Parts: sequence; structure tokens; C-alpha cells
Amino acid sequence: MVGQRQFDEKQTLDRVLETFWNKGYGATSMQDLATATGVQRGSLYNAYRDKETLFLRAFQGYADQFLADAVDALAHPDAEQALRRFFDFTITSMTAGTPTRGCLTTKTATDERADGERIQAALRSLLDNLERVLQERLSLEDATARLVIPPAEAARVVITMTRGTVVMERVYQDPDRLRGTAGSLISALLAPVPVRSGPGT
Amino acid sequence: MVGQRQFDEKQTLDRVLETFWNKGYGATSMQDLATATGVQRGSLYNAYRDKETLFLRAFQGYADQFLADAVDALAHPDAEQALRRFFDFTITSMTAGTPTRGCLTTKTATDERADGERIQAALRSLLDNLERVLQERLSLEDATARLVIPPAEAARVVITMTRGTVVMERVYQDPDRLRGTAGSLISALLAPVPVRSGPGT
DNA sequence: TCCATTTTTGACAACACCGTCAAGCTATGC
DNA sequence: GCATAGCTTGACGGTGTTGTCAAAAATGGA
Repeated sequence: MVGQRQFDEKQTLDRVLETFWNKGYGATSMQDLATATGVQRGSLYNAYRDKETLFLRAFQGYADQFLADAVDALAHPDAEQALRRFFDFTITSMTAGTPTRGCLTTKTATDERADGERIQAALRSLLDNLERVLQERLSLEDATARLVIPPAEAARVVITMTRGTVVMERVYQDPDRLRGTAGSLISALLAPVPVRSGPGT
Repeated sequence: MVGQRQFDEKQTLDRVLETFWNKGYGATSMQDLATATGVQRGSLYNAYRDKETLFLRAFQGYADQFLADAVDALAHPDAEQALRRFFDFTITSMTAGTPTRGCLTTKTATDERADGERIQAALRSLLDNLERVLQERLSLEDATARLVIPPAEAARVVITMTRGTVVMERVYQDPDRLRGTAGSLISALLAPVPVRSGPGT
């Protein structure tokens, strides 16, 4: 292999992701990415064809990590705790940085200039996967025993709610408020732990 | 008064609003607004100082109307129907147009280029007002009788949820799905109508 | 050592954007 | 009818953006 790539691809994609995350897809220029990565604009074009393709590369890494972290958060034996950890994870993620960076998926979804079909598909894919793992967790018996609506519906409500918290974060910049609202939703979704009067069914 | 304004201000602001709504704040240029309104760019600068001020003017009209429509939707004697109408109104609003225009408030909130303090304040104001009218409605007795969480918390959950549906609309473009998710949330928030065994308290 | 291949680099064309400004126009009030 | 204040118009400077390209540099293999 001659004429090897002279920049660290992983590190570059990390910084590209960070830049897109902070500034949003539409507002990020190739020059911004060049500056952030230390890789010349021309090299980025050469390596990734265009801005959209570069975004998709970076987004893929983000999506994989996000999904894995979500699965981790949900892996708690108590359904209520699992949900709380799930919301906590998303809120912590979106409120990192100064100023807070928000949620890359949501920012991109609402960015009029991120209207490429491939980008839309990538967003759908991530949300579909999140809904799937959430539904799987909520289908475990400890969850179904307390859920006041079917797991599939609850999963969709929770996913939609996380998207909502992202928007509220943008407006109010108050993580505690978000956690409070998430807690309220959890209270509504889960009935109180049934008092067991014996080793019944 | 000499040298009168030569364009219809109301019509102009309507078209400005429409353009911002369709394209988003950041992606709308003054030239776009000039083209959409038929008013020259220079005239717009002369009349409204700059893009942000022009946006605020147009947004004020939008916010007033939105709030009034929300109050209308909530003015139903049955709490469940009131909530359903509320969600229905927001979903209908955001799915109008082709392609669907989404929600102006949410698009603006997540637009990195709409970071002016006045814009942020305008967004907060609208959401605060919405939360207030929602809380008032949910504090009526027919609602409190069925709500599984306090009215203030429920109002915040519902507002956050509407923001979430906006994002989901961007990604999936499926109004029925949104209505379904809203319905699921309503089911969770409201306990079944209590069976009255008599004219008790 | 030298060649072939890929990357890097800096410059380029074309376009869009913002905000300003001087000159021209218009309508009101005298 | 005319002066004048305010609106309109078109052009300008400066900046930023995207994507391309030819020339230079780097590198592994023959």
C-alpha cells in the first residue's frame, strides 16, 4: 500500500463527531472540520468524498456507542431503576460540555440542511434500535408486572419522551428539571409495586 | 406621515413566518424572505433592522395564535378528550404542508444559529405559557380525579412529550404513529374513570 | 535506487450571504 | 405646487461556503 493516509483516522473521526455535535450538521463547514482535526480540507474531501459521507462515518461510531450505553443502562434488574438509568444516561449525555452540546440525533433530525436520504435513514436506524432494546427490556416480567400500558407502547412513549427532553434542554438548560420530568413519566408508566401477600402466581 | 411603507405589513409578516417555518431560522436568508414577500431586501432591513428582529416580530404572531388554539383545544369538558384534542392540534399543526413544516418552536430551539438571547426568551415564553394553560386545565376536578400524578407534573410531561412528537415527526413522517404514541401516554396518565356506585363525594 | 500510487497542499471558480449606503422615488402636509 | 421625511432600489465590500484540480510530497514495492 503506497501513499498511506497521513492522519489518524480514528482520532480524526472523533474530532469530526465532536464538531458536528457541538455546532450541528448544517452549521458545520468543512473548514471547521479541517481546523478541528488538523487535516486539510482537501484531504478530507479526498478521503470521504463530501460532507454528508463524512458525517455518516462519524455518526455511525456515535450511534453504536450510544446504543451500547443504552443497553448498559437498561441492564438493571429493577424495571423502575432501569428506566431511571436510561433517562439519566440520555440527560447526562446531552448536558455534557459548555455550552451543553445537546443530542446529535435530535439536532440532526431537526436540521433543515440535513435532509439527505442517507442521513434520514441513519437517524431512523438508531431510533429503531433504541426502541427495540427498550421494548425488550420492558417485556421482561418485572416490567410487565407494573407497566400500565403494553411494553411496545411504553417503549415508544419513552423514546419520544427522550426526544422531548432534548428540546427542553435546549430551551431551559436545566438538567434537574429534565430528570424531574422523566421521573414524573416513570411514575405514570409504572403502577406501584404490588404488595405480595404470599408466594402467589 | 410622509414616505409611507409601501408593503402590506400583515401579509409580509405572514409570509415571513411561513418561510421561517418551512426552512428554519438559520437556513432562511434575507434574500429568501425578500423573494417570499416580494419586498426588497433593503426594505426589510430598513423596516426591521435585522433578521433576528424580523423573526421575533413574525414569531410573536405565531406564538399568540398557537397559544389561543391550544386553549381552545383544551376547552373540552372531558379531561381525556381535552388532552387528545391538545395533541391532535399540535400534530395537525406540525404535519401541515408538503413537505411537512414541523414545529417552528422546536426547529428554532434546536437551531444552533438561533442562539440570540431574545429568541431564546421568546421560546421560553411560549413554552411557559403553554405549560401554564395546560396545568390550569389539568387542575380542574374532572382531571385531578383521574390523573395518576399531580397536575403540574402532568403538564410538564405533556409539554415535553409534544416536543418529542415533533422530533419523531421529522424522522418518521407518520402522523398516525404520533397520535398513537400520544394516546399511549394519555392512557398512562389517566386512570380509568372511577365507577360511581352512587352520588357520593 | 527508482517507480508507481496515493495523499497532501494551496489555489481557484462560482456562488451565497450579510449589512450598508447613496441615490431616486413617493406621498403627505403646507 | 412644492418641500421634505421616509421608503425603495440596486450596487458594493467583505466574508464564508462548496467542490475541484494540478502540482508536490510521501511511501512501499520492484
